[in-house]
Amino acid sequence: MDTPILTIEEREAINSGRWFSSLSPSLRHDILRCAYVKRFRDGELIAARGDPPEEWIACAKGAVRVSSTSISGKQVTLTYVEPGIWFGDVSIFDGDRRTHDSYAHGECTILCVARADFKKILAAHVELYEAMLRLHARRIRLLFNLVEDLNTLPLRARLAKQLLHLVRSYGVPSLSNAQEMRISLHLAQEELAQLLGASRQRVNQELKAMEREQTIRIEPGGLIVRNRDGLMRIVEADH
Amino acid sequence: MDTPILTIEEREAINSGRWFSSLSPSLRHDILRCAYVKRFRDGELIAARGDPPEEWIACAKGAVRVSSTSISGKQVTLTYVEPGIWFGDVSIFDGDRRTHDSYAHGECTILCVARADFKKILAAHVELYEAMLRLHARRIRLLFNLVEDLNTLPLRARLAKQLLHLVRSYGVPSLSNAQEMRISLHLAQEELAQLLGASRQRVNQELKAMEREQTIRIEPGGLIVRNRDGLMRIVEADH
DNA sequence: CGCGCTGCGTCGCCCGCGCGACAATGCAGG
DNA sequence: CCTGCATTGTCGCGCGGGCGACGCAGCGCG
Repeated sequence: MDTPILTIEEREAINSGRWFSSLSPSLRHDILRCAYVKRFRDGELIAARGDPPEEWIACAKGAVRVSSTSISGKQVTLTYVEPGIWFGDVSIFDGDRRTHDSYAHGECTILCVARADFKKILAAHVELYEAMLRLHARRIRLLFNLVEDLNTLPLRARLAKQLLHLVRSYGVPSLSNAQEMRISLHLAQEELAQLLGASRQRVNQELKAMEREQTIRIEPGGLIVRNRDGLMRIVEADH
Repeated sequence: MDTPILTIEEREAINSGRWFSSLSPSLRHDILRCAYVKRFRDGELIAARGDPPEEWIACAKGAVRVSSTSISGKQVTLTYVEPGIWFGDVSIFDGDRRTHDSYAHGECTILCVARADFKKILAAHVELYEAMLRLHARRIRLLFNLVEDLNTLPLRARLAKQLLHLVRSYGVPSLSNAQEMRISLHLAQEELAQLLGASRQRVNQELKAMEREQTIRIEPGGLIVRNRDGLMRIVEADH
């Protein structure tokens, strides 16, 4: 499972992450010097809720599904971590247990920094404190938005918003039409439903409605967004 | 509105905050040296969503309602900040606009540190970096829980959970019976509903049900929790 | 003292959404 | 090629919860 080397694309993904690339070269160097690679196959468990925190993690290839199972057994997905994004730091800082399960979604490569090494780097670079605080600030803002959306928006609007997020993170130009964007992260409708905290049937129904309205297309191998403005209008219109 | 001096109780509230009291004396001293006091009457706006971030704030007396108004005009309350708790730091760190409106709930005293002063203190005390990261970690955990609850729990269970929180933060022993706890923060049912993202009528209905089941008592001047275990059982039972 | 205002208690209606069920499609492996 | 097993597409039922409506306290104020 462990191999020491990143492929060119994986290295590229890490280096072009918006947050990571904002760090100074020497800091980036120190982080990468301590980091080691792990590879996972589709569906493998990367870390479980309740585990003691051992490492700080970045996704280098594929996607990491961050989710949890409620007492009732219902699976809820918080997010899919895209290449270039770091996570798992919350429990490093407060020393408490992991908050979520994380699973490899498809072939997946991650970069890890051991807790102790991370602390050492932190001690050597005040810059990293600032950067971690910015990272946390961003995450808190996203969570604030999520809470507000869950409290106010109907499923249709939340779905539209989620599709816009997915296009931003995973969008590639569609083969058939350059105006259109394909979401390269392939999510089964069941998985999309868990990401929205909704039922599969309901999500299917809304997707079909959007397809009829020419806003998206449902293709094997990925959703195609035909009309981003259409999605944005749904978000606004639905109050 | 500004007066330089805290009352004894206000000073006490600040110093006994769990987070603040974990800081070193010299750091606490430096923070308090830069801090100034503001007092507000019930309902006054302390800061608005979208404002540029000017200060870091602690509640010293009363409570601060942190809420936002969705596009549809619906008010949603994120939390009530109790004495001893600091907030407003997210926008200080990323330099972006405020995420929420905050209002004085009842007579309210707050302590403020100007953004620039805060940055200076930060530069002088690495300890504060660590402490802010712990603070953020805690907040992110709370938000994770909130998101999960919104996705999985019915109103009844969320209400029970919220009441348990309120008892922890604002509980005082009931006059009539030492076993019982009164929630000293007086919330109108409408306000409680906004805190839960639910309708006033629905909240009333569940409160009445809990009263019939001998779990709580509804009194003018505050809810009384008769049976904490009863509330906990509701949270679990409702899957 | 009566008036209005604000917050509580309750009904009834309707809609959004979860959920079971089942057909249809598609894809992998014997 | 035929046979599973997984995913998608659709119904229909039932319920949780939003929302308007209205009566009923308490309470400050003219």
